[in-house]
Amino acid sequence: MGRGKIEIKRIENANNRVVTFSKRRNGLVKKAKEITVLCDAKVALIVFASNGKMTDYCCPSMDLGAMLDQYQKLSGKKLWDAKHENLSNEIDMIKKENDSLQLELRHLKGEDIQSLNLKNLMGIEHAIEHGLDKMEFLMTKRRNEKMLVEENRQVSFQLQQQEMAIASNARGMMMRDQNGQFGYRVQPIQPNLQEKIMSLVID
Amino acid sequence: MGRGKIEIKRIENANNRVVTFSKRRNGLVKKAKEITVLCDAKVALIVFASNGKMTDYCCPSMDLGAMLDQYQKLSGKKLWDAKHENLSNEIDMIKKENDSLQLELRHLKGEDIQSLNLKNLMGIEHAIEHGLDKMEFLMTKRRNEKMLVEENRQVSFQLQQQEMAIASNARGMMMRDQNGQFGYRVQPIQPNLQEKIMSLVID
DNA sequence: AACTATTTATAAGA
DNA sequence: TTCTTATAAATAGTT
Repeated sequence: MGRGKIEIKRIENANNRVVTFSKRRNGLVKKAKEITVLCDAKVALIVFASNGKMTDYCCPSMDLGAMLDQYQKLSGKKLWDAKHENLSNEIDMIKKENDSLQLELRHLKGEDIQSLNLKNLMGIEHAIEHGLDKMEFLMTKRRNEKMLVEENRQVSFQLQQQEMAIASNARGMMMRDQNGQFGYRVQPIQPNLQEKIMSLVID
Repeated sequence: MGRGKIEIKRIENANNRVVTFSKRRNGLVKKAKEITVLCDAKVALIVFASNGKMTDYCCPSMDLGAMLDQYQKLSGKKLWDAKHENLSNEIDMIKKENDSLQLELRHLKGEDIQSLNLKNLMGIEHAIEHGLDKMEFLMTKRRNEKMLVEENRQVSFQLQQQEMAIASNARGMMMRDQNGQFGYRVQPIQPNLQEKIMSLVID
């Protein structure tokens, strides 16, 4: 229907193809609407252009979901049962993984270990001991860090006290050594603690 | 397009309506096929007559399921009902549980523990130590059971030896005590082992 | 995006 | 339903 008759085969000229698509798609949707109104029909139409753009029409009297339910009932074809099955399978797989994690967890907690052989038991025992080591290492490290903070606080306090003492008792008579430092020195409470912590920080 | 122009509104004459439906439905499907071929388009079409009969067309290059997947992606509308969503939700939940199990597992193995506070660390440490106790208890028990079997074997062997000795050295002169038992007694190698094991068996 | 010559779809009739 | 046919509608090629 046009200036010339055309064969129904792919339009090779890309521009013509796009233009024709646009015209015919509009025609198709118009026809779908018309038959809906004229004949009490229910129509669902989905069109994808070759560039991926989508157009759809669904009669106002029924939504697409309901149309597709009906389609499945009447055609016997399954549209999403397969998907449901896939999801169910995925659930089964994850549940299995879950179970094995739970079992491993129970084993590490010393539960359900009756059925394990010596090799497994020793493997788990090794994992547990390794974990214990790491935990105690971390806790020691934290304790030491805390002590360092506390010591710094005390040292700062002492320093402040001494400076105040100097300021009040020897006003105008401050003594400095050759390096320009105050002559008083503060003794750390645990002299080697910082070195110990430094070695712990290398984790 | 016909002998006379018509208004686009419901055809009141039932017979005309049915006839028109049939003609226009054929036309619609034909147009759908044509645009598919001419323009590389993907088309899905479902038509229900008012009497319930269904006609459908789907382009050969994509099945209806795939079309609808694409439709959902592009439109954002969900076609699959609650069932599907429930399954998805279940998957999410199990995955979350899975993650937390994995984390707990790593914690028990002393991994990813930097972020834990002292209370958590001590809780985990307690769980680990408890597990370790149980494992060592079990392994001790097994060792002792093995020893018991070994001792039984040895005792049986000694018994057999002694019986042979009696049979050959004192043939015809077997002595029995008042209870009808042989006068010889066998000493267990570790007299208290069985009691120790009995207490272990109460798990 | 409009125009228009032609083809195609189809309404009414048989 | 199907065929026929006059006419309306869609659209291919063009501007």
